[in-house]
Amino acid sequence: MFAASKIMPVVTRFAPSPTGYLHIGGARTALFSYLYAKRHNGKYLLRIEDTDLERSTDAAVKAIFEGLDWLGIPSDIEPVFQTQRFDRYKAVIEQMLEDGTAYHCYCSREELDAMRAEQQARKEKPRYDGRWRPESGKLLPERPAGVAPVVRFKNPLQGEVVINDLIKGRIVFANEELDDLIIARGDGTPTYNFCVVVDDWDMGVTHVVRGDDHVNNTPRQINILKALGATLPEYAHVSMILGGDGQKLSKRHGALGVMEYRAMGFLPEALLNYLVRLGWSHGDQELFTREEMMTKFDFDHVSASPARFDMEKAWWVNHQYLKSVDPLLVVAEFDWHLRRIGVEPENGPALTAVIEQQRERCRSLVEMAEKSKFLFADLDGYNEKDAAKHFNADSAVLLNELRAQLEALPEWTAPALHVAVNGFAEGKGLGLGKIAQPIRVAVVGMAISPPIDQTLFLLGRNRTLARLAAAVAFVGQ
RNA sequence: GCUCCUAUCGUCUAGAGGCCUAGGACGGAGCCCUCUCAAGGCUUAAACCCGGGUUCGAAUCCCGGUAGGAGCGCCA
Repeated sequence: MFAASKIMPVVTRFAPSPTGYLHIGGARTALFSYLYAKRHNGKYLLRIEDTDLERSTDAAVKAIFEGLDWLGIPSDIEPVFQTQRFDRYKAVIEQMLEDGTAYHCYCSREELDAMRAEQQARKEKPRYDGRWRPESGKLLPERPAGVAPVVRFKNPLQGEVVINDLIKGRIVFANEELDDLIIARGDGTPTYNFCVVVDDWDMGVTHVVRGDDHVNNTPRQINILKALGATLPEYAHVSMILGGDGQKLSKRHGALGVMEYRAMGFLPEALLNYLVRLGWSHGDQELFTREEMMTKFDFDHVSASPARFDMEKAWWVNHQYLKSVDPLLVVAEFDWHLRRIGVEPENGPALTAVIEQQRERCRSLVEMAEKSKFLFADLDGYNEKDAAKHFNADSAVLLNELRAQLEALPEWTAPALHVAVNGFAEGKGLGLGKIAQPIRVAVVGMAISPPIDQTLFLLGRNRTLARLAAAVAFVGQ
């Protein structure tokens, strides 16, 4: 068995149900599955678990694809949809009925509810009591007329199921704890635990990576797999991600779709890096390229306990990426954010140049877009505090004088501007700050920007001169 | 209630019985640098849930508490 799992190529899958967007926990599960497969030269597959016709939506399917696509976690095959495999499930169920590993149960929902209520009143774990389970010599109840029966799996009564979880270690369940779960509804449609088993089997999945809320389903699934005569996969149950406050994430409480992290200004690679380190570690290393993740990721170093999502650290990781990645790789996202705040990227300097100047001082692309807006569009006015501090009669004179000098500058380059502005300050016997800050407010609208020579260079001659003039006029009023 | 899981600085974590005077990172505090904001450099505070064992020796192994969490659907 060990030998078999060693030679068999690794196949993992991510199997979300399309009832909402791709959330952060799902993204991490997908990432772990993907990385593990890549690490072992295996395949990573995507499967959409849409058997709940009531809750599944096309919009959610699209949102999941979009999220995975933005993050860059591609499936090695066309995604599988469970709703397209109903014939297969039906055939397996028929076979099980024939083999006697499954049986019809005619209990009504009311009957089941009453059973559960009684058990809970007796402080027992609620479970199906097996009244329709055929046993040799047992007399089954009379079939009620007009009831479409469900199909239940005949779970073993004795013994135990042992899981050697790659993350949590050995977990043992007694079969006595497990009841006969429904594998097909009254209308004949299959249920989740059954579909998962058949799909993983058919798709040749060797490693099941999923949230640890599925741990309790695993022994039932293993029993079905055994009844089917299938090879058992390995399991890796990943703990959940909590909100920054330690509370469970939910739609009402801080759960965000992956695309919202894009809107907040994350780079996909950075989000991936933060996510991979949330639970997994490789010594003291914090930053990993995609290639490093793919060669180093393993389940031995995945923590079994839940982790909080720390926005501050996520921003730090994002900043590290912004600072170090080739600006060319940031352009597309930056462009997207600029347009999002109504800025036309064509109306200004090359985005790579802007990125190079701004990335040191921006943790997010939203911040970068906002701080760079002045390079592409007219000023909305001056920041009041900054204007009050740096605009006065003296600085207006200086700005006016400087404007004339810059107008005469033969070459509009950063080094030339550096010499011009520094020389101007020196000539006046002033520290650079005395002149740089008023310039900033005049051309940026506030007292924050990249180094003044770079700022003016990026802004260009025309805009710089016009804004200096406008500032002088503004102070004159 | 029953079953299962988890437990190292505020947070993410290193740690596979002696290398631990418990390391790194984020965040915090302080200092330096500085045309702003940053970035960078240096310094600093901060943790093994509790109690029993096992052992010459336990953050690490075992047991028991405690606390958190998950599951117990004709949902996935």
